[in-house]
Amino acid sequence: MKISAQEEYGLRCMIAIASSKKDNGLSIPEISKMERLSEPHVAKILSILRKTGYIKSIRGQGGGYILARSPEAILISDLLSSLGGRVFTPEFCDRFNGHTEECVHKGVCPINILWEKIQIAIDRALHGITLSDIIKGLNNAGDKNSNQKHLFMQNIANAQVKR
Amino acid sequence: MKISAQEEYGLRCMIAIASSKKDNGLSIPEISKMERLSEPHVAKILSILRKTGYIKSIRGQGGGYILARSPEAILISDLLSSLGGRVFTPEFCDRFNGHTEECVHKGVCPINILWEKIQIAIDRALHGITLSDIIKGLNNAGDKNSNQKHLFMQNIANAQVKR
DNA sequence: ATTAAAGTTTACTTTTTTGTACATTATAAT
DNA sequence: ATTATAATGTACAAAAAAGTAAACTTTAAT
Repeated sequence: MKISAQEEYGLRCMIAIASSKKDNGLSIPEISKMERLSEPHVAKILSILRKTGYIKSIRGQGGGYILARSPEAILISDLLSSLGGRVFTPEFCDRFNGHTEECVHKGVCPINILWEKIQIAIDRALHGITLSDIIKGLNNAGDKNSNQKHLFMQNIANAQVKR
Repeated sequence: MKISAQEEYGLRCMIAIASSKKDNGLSIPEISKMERLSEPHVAKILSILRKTGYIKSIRGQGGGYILARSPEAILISDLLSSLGGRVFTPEFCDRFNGHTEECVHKGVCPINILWEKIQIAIDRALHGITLSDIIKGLNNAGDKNSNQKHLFMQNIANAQVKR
């Protein structure tokens, strides 16, 4: 199980846009420079994020991209699902069925149950974490240069228990 | 995040081999029929499993594949890592770094920390589960036809708390 | 009105993953 | 020894994911 490029870069772009202070948002050239990705590549990623409703575009000169909703209303788990799918879905059994219409393991399927177990664990780990939490965590952790990772983790954990 | 074909089919083949009662193991043609996969495809999957040390082959007529170790000694988490990699590894930052040598987010990287959080959750969910647990769970759940899934889950959970 | 800077769309290329084909090697049974 | 059945290795083909290129549309500034 790996993270796909789309999940990784999609999330980075969301964080960049959410962190921006500008009113008319971040442009493709700006994000391209910040993240060191080619402009067409950024354009492609942002088009996915726009079509899935996470960002809005402002066209014309001086335009760019802004969040479609407040960062508090954007769950990381939703965002990741949109960018890279889920480990387990009810339709899972239609995916890997070799050379037959219906999966051979219909009925009690130990593997299916394993994937569901993993999915539940992931959902629990991400439960309640919003884009806002990531941004805040980043800001707080940036203050001092010691224990940054631990601080960030704490911030996230604190945000989660409140929900 | 999705399960790769290699993880899915690799695990299925391991379960098939581990469940077999035969002394000289299961052959490629047999697994091919059981799982409805082409013989070359099964051959490829088994070659990976053999090279990573999970199964041993018995060549020549009447040959096949058997587990390289007892199913109690095969952790599902290890098996899955071998087949499909891990969500988070210490070398993660070398993977997605756009057009530069070193990732732009060196230092406090919120995404990195998220992936690690997910990895920890997955490891915890699979902790202690062995191939043997899956086989036993399957056998027990097969007894009655009601509540099969719940029974299977229970079996796995019981196996885990003992460790 | 024209221009420049931005997003949008479509098509393409490259790379990785997935799956196939077939010739080769090994061994048990005859 | 020969044959049948099985694994092994190498090369190839197809599909999916990742990334690039370029023509087109929109809008603010001049």
